[in-house]
Amino acid sequence: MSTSNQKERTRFAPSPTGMPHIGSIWIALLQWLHVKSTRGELIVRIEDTDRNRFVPESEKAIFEALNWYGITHDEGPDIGGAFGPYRQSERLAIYKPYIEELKEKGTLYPCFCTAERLQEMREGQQRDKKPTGYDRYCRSLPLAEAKKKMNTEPYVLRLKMPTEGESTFADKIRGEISFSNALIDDQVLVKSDGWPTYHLAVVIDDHLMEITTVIRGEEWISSTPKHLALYKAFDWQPPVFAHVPLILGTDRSKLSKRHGDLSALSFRDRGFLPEAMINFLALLGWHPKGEKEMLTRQQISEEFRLEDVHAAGAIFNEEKLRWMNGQYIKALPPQRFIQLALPFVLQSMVAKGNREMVLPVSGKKISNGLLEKSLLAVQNRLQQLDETGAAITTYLEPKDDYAGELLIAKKSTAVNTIETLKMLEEYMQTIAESDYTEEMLEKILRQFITDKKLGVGETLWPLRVALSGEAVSPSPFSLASVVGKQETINRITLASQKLSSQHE
RNA sequence: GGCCCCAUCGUCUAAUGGUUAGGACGUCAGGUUUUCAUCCUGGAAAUAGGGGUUCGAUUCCCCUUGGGGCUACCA
Repeated sequence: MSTSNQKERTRFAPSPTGMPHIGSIWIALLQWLHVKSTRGELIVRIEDTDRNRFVPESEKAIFEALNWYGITHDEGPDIGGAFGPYRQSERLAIYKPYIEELKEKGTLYPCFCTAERLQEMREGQQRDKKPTGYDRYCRSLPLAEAKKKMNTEPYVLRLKMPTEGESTFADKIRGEISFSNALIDDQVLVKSDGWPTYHLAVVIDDHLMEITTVIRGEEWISSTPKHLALYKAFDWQPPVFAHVPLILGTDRSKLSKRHGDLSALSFRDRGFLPEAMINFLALLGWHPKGEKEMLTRQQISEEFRLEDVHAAGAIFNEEKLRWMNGQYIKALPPQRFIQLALPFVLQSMVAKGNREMVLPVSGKKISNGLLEKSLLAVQNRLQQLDETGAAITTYLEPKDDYAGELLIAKKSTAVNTIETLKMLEEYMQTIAESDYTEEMLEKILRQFITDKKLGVGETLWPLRVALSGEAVSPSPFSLASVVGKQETINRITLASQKLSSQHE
């Protein structure tokens, strides 16, 4: 298969029927990558011919999602272009003459069958285990009779599919695919309200917008012969088709509501980074040459080839995405991390009813310094940004309602622990304020332990519990460096008193 | 039911006639760490089954099985 260096035009054609889905974004990404690799153009076209399913806010959400994921386009309803309008609902006047052309060519025929008759027909076909599809009842109606009825009865316009031969096309991803024409339905192309269906609009638009490659989900494979019949009827050159697989849920079925919230924007709201999303999504159904998987969007687009995309559907596995997101969070420059994480912290506080940004127990206002230090301390512990709020609580306001016994390290005693805490309390006083960094504290305290011939665990465990109040927490060095000298000493004093009062 | 697509570790995938079938996530076991997380090392883990073609099949062909999609005046 030849890889052309010719500029490609492809389109992202979502229907505004709800919140954009991660599966749609995946396809948009493939389209974007393909266009980038050929220095071509990506067109966004809104496919809104079905007025019944139209959801007004969804178009806005589509662009919001594309923007967040950094999938840029060259033409669309938001930015215009030479081939507009880019909403099918605004193109009715454009479709009209083409519908007339097809009528004249005899490619269309009116059908007066009622919904009831069609339903009965289908049930009968199912019952007799015959192929389902329109039985072409109206196709053989005499022309005169049809014309007369068109004035008095509602009707649709159907495609007069050839009843013999094969429809074959070379799919860019799957190779040759062919269908027996006789089995293909006489698709409705114009609804009784005069609007074209998707099948007609898509062919006219792709032709008029000079689309060179149609990249779409594999659910469209079986309607491709209908589209091909239309290209032939118009005597137009069809585009190249590339049917990409569906992204699957954990049960291997098409992604849907029951697989959880997989709307494109929900990943933003849960604290995934767009760069991690793009990296992860690109690895679904495509693979770089080497073994390196952590790749920038730039690196991916340089290596990407449409024909290398898999034919098999991939399961969307969030575990790996979370891991990858964690890697990207870790790699963030500190100030950038703070900037990104802060909104999530505020959000989680507000969610808990804490609008004043104060510490819940003491009621003290959280200082910016403490907040920033805490954030940086947890940066490499996170897989999603929305975990930040929970992760920093130990730093912001350690628990003091813990049981004194928790301070006692394994194989140690209350008496020893009290003694250790007292030594620590005294020693921490001597450490300069400027040495209260994680690295320095670790160095200094380890030296202290060695010098005093103390046990590492017997010293660090009670220190850590004193600073966190919890059995599981970040290291004492991290904790002490964030809360600072005075608070560290206070916590040790409190711990020592707590244990002493219980063991007098 | 009919038509079409698909098939390598649990998951994402590499290897397109000759490899001890490789990597990543996850998992398990060690190590680092007082704990958790991180990090490091190691292990277990796959060519769905059956026929061909071939000196030789993960790789090419056929059948079976399994999974998926479509089967609307939705896209």
